Amino acid sequence: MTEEEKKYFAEMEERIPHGRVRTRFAPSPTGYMHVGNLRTALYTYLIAKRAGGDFIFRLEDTDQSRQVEGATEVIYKTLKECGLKHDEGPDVGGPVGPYIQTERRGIYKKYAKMLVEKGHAYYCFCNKTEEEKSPDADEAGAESGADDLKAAFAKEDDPCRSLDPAEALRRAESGEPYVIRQKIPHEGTTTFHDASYGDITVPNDSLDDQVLLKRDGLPTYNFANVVDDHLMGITHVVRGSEYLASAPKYNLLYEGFGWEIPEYVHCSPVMRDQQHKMSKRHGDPSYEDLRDAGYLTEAILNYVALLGWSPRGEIAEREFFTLEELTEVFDIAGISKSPAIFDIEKLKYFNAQYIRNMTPERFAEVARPYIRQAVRNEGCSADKIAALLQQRTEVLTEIPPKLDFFDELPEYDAECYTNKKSKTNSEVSLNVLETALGRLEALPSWDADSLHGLMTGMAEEMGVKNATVMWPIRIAVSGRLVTPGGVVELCDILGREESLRRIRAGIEKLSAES
RNA sequence: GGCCUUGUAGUCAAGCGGCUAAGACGUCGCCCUCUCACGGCGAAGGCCCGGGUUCGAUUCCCGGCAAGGUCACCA
Repeated sequence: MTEEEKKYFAEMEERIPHGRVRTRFAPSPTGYMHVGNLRTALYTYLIAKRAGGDFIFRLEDTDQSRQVEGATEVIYKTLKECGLKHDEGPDVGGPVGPYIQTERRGIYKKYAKMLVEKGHAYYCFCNKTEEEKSPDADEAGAESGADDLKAAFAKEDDPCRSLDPAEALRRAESGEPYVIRQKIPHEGTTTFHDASYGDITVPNDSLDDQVLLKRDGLPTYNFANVVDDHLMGITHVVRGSEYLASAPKYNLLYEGFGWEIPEYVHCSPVMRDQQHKMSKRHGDPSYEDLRDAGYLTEAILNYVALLGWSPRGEIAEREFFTLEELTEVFDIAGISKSPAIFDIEKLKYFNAQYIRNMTPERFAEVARPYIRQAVRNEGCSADKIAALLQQRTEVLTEIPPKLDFFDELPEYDAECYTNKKSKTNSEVSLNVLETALGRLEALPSWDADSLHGLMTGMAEEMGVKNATVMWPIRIAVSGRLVTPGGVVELCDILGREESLRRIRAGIEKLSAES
């Protein structure tokens, strides 16, 4: 190692913050923030914030072939909307930047070489790109398949592993293409610790000499992770359980470098069903999809938090938490080891709860665009409609279909006037509508209270239950069996003129009937 | 196939050697009620299987079984 290199490494070490919890969310820019990603980001954020630490954003873009246009924007937008504010990252800077891996290219190469010098990695000149593709099990037959598989995974020693180091170095420096591989011991076992899975031990001979530095000079995911996490002072590595299998190799890397091993926190996957993870491929919703489908950010976050984590102790039964509250109660011990199936029905429940707990003003605000999608007539008060809707809405997008009778009276069947529970039929309904029409025309003030008084008074006079009066009028005024809100509200919103017009139409329909 | 992990009702889940095995969603029933919804009350439904250890196992151990992950110059 040259003096210059020593100085470089020392400087890198000096930048590392110590003495505080630091976590990082490190997505690759594939342009899709699925629910599992969001949950990982949330937990990562919470672990840092619970401890008063730093939440760092790092972009893992070392795969030049998988860049997706606009992908990082989607991620930034999601994090921002959810309130998962990062303390350091490509956009806000920080003490251990750059925070984009392709901008750290030179760093990895230096560290990879350091590892070679330390004897934990080696240059490999094999041209294996083609043969080394992962074997496809699906093309193998049932019988011979097992043998093929066995052969495909058979472990052979890489000839370059035993090359003379000086010779290998000379070849590499002469410009011959190479990759750098990790030198895994053949003997023994490696144990690593995970905060939720505990200690996991694997035999070293089940580990392969993975590539650390690719032919193009960029690091592989696994290597970049270790180097960056160390150089950025990450104390808790939170990630999906699909990386569990590579954790032993990480430990060997940390040990090879002589670095302190961070706390691992692996999270089980969010599933679509018993055997499939949520995925873009299968059309499972991303955070944005859910938003567009009418779910509130707070509800999504709350639900997702509980998918794989649950509060313990006195708050074990509690299930409603704001982000703020989560940062106070979140603990790693509550993270579940088994996969959780995403249940849209339960999300719906959370969404409904959040909607009901909004102030009427706030709900009117978020509901207005959806209301106006269906109700163009400005004469119908969006606020009044919102008031009817708040207790009847689980998801925002279900609002417009409920309102389709406001602008125009739909076609409906005279059968609708017959309802057993309300004790109505065509005859009774016609009588009610005719009586009501006259009285409503004479009603001095057209408001909910007056309307209610008029109708209940009518029922009393006629010696029938309220429903007998209200059912027919509601049908006449809406043309629908099911409406959000009762007649009184509907008439109030529709206004005198329109309500009376519709009642007259109802009378006409029933008269034609008999 | 090797290695690793997981396994409490349809779903999310408490539980951490002794309980009638919490709670929530969903489902069903009843009440409230001008329809629907909200709200209230109630019901059905579970420890993957087989051995151990123990006075006693959902809980500890072993073995099955099932599911998932991983074995890329992708992340």
